[in-house]
Amino acid sequence: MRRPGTKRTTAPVRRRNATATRAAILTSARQAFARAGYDGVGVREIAKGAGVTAMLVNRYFGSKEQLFGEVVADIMARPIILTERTLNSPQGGEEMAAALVDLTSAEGQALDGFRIMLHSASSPRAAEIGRGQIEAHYHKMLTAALRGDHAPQRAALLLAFVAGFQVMRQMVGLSALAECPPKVLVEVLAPLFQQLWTGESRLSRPHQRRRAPL
Amino acid sequence: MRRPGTKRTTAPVRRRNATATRAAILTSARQAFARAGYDGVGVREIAKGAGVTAMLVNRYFGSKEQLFGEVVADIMARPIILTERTLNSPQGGEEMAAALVDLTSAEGQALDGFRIMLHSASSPRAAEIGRGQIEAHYHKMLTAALRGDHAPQRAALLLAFVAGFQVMRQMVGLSALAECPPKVLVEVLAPLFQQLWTGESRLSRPHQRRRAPL
DNA sequence: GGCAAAAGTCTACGAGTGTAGAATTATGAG
DNA sequence: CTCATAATTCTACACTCGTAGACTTTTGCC
Repeated sequence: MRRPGTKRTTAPVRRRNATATRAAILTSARQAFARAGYDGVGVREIAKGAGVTAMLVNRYFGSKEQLFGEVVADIMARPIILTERTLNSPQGGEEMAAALVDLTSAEGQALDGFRIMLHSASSPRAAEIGRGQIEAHYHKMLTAALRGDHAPQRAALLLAFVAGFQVMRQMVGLSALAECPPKVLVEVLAPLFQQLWTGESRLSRPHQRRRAPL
Repeated sequence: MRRPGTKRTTAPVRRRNATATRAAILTSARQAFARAGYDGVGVREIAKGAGVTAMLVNRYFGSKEQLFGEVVADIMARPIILTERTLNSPQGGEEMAAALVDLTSAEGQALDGFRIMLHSASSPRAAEIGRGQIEAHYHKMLTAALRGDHAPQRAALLLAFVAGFQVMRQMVGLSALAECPPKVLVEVLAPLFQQLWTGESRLSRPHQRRRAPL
């Protein structure tokens, strides 16, 4: 079925290559999980996307669950919104908001990490894997970067807002968010994120906030 | 197997009653969908929760999808967080925050509506049903209640934050949110919600915000 | 008490799932 | 060219899913 044609150029079909095949499966799995979640996609479909048969998936990754774990770990390993620069910036909140709006405007796979998580939250096992990764990467980094009271809670709320925004804009597709010019969204979101970032809330009535003795 | 015993007192097992059985199935389905999402639960499981067999579910509701539609419509018909009082209050944002924290602290079925939506977002069909209900009920009401610029966007963001908070606290189970005293969460959340509610952002640098003429 | 109709259950089917083990094919070294 | 071996596929199994049709049990009415 596959005729030789050109002999040494980059082959149109992948020649037998374990690492390349593994990578292809991983990519296909990431896209598939992002689209339909852990339960919504079958191993055969993932394999088809990588140009192999279903059994090879299990041969390389052991099981569907382990494959999912590798996909999540792989995608969360490289920070997207939380870059080194943002984490050390005093305006980190505003930068987060801008990046979030930007990344949810395009159709790229940039935020696949959260999307996979959200789409797979129905599977208890997948949710557990996701929580571990989120706490280990995003939440830990964010908490360390924040100053002031309740840093862990504020970090978690920042992540929650990222998730909620993505849910409503990309998954549910609320028209007020999906069909809104990015500029407006940033304008509204930035002060909120920045407020969580700095921990200052000069708005409502004064609380009895006891500052840490330090 | 069931001996008569007392003859006319309220029977321990439900006697044959179509409306009661229908209601029982609906309740069981709501709980099941909230726990595991549309794909995560089977008709047999829902039926078991109602004390009937799987076939009766389809007999009453036609199909699993129609059952899901009825559950979502039923649960979104009655407002939970967005009560009449909150919608007309100047401190609506703070009240929303308090109600949200309160409702995600208990294990009640109060916020099942959103939970079902979030857990079922992986099924395209279920997500579509959910979007329609959210836009028709929550978003419409909220937008009408808000004053100031970008009311639809702010309403959508309020909903997004509710969803994100619930995702991270109940589904992912981020420990910083799940194991945090409610008082602290309200303290941090209230100013944010209130800021979205009023549309004023006194924090960051002054924008060129043009107010509506009026 | 008898009986039609409602209420509910039993059995089964076809499709889809994840995955284990055997069989097959291409690859690279001698 | 030869051939061991890694890379890949084929076949099959046990399971769950949603649901259709036939069957059995209870209920209210005369």
